[in-house]
Amino acid sequence: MTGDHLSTIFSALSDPTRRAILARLASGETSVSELARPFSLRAPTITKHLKVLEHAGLVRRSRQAQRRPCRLEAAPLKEVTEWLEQYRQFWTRSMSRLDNYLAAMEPEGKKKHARKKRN
Amino acid sequence: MTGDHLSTIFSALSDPTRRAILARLASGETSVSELARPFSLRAPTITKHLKVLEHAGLVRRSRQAQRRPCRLEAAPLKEVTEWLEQYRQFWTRSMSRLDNYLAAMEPEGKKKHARKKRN
DNA sequence: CGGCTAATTAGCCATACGGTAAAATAAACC
DNA sequence: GGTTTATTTTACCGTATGGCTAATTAGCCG
Repeated sequence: MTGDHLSTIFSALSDPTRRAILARLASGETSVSELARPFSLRAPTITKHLKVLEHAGLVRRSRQAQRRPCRLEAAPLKEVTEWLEQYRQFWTRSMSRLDNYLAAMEPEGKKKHARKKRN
Repeated sequence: MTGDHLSTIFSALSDPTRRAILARLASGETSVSELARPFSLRAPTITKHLKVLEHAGLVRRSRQAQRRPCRLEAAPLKEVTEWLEQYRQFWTRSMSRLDNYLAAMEPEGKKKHARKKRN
């Protein structure tokens, strides 16, 4: 763990079980035991995964009776797409040598009096 | 390692050094030792990171003399954005309860101006 | 209270990861 | 051929991760 926020998010997303949990939560809140069922994993394992997701800000938990239902929190996913935007040009254009050159010219800049290439 | 492709990609992206390597490669090919310099990491460490990136399909390597320059390969990043698209509605809309309900109604569908949910 | 259900904590285990130093390869160059 | 430079391979180390079981806490209900 580097303390780096983006690393935490990517790391949380790097497990298929956790992505499946997110997919499940996309269709509504659920409890831990309901989440555990389809994965044939024990409850403590799911709890651990939820902690990872929660720590990454991808899940928020509430409380109702004994249950601690989880809700999807998508803000970190937005951060990820914003990070990815930086590289979009590398797959939308044809990856020519010229494209790479242009990419190098505009390293991080947002609009930066962009005469041509209005982004 | 789960064998899952997406997991491999996310895992590769979950390290800040590797993301920095990608950022560096976005401005052109480079050799291992040039990559190592700004990170104050030893060459073998960079080699390992490059292997991870290469295995995730994010980097391609060539050969010129003793150098093995690396080139950015962005296709996997496209896959990631496509996976993320599935969740875009969760941060673009206001996350109301109704939105969640609608999201549940339209699980995987593309545009399909919702006649009645023809699925 | 006592019991029941849901979830977490604690402890264990095997494996993976990020880093290192030292040795081995690869290719140029004198 | 021998030297130099670039990179990889080969151990090795400490820590993190994903899974488990068993024990513990939290909250309902009879």
